[in-house]
Amino acid sequence: MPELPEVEVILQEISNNFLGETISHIIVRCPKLREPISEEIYKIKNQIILSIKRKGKYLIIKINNGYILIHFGMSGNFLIFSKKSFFPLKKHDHIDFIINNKILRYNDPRRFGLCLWTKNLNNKFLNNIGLDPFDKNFNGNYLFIKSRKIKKTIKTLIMQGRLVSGIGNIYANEALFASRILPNRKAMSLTKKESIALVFNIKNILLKAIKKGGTTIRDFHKTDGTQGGFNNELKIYNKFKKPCVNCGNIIQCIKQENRKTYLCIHCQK
DNA sequence: CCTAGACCCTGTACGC
DNA sequence: TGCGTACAGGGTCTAG
Repeated sequence: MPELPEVEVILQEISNNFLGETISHIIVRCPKLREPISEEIYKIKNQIILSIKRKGKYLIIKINNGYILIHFGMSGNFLIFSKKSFFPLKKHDHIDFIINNKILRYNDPRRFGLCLWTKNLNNKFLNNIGLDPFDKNFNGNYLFIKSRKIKKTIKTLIMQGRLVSGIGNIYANEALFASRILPNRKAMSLTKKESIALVFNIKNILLKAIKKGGTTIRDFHKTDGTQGGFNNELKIYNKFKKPCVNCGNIIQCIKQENRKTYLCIHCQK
């Protein structure tokens, strides 16, 4: 569920609720995430939340003695609720952070997420990831220069390359469609003009999605909670066999890196 | 080095 | 109703 925009919304919600507060306790019910949660996590007890930032889809929570690093994987989710309210445990409620009079609860069915304490940000998770898409240094010129010798496809590059972090399958599809670039083009084949357009559309689409609001935290009042605010804005993702919004031709679907890629061979070149 | 593919895990949707 | 299969918003590791 959490795309970069939802992680951004989660960041804002956590900031509003917990900035400056002390983490009094943490309960780990299931430590088996992408990396097993180690005993080190208990170092966050009695620490104050000083700042919260995001890099790609990673959440970086600064506390007195280091950082808490959070990633939501495919299915991770945070809920915030008052300690006084009755909130029964659900399946896959792996972690509770008890902060002041509230509980921040981490739920993750597929357990591809991540939660760890780290002394500094010099670790294998953050060291090799690219610029955040909103970083000023992520511009058309940067993408053009950096992609000159890259033989993999442009979609693969923006999704998992080391150049830029946090662009998921949905937004990779959407940004390439908006830029009229075929996702299976070799990265090195992009012109400078196309690179500029692609970077513009990545930033633009992510920004729009953030404004629409992720639903991960806010939805905990609702019962369904599956519809993301941006779902209605999607132009090509999940539109297999449907007419292209620009030209009416049928959207095709291929597989790249085991992920679905949607394309309009008429609009995208 | 680079790239494609397998893999981690559970829930859901769909065909038979 | 029940069972088997494919697939899902991510990232990492490894084989070639």
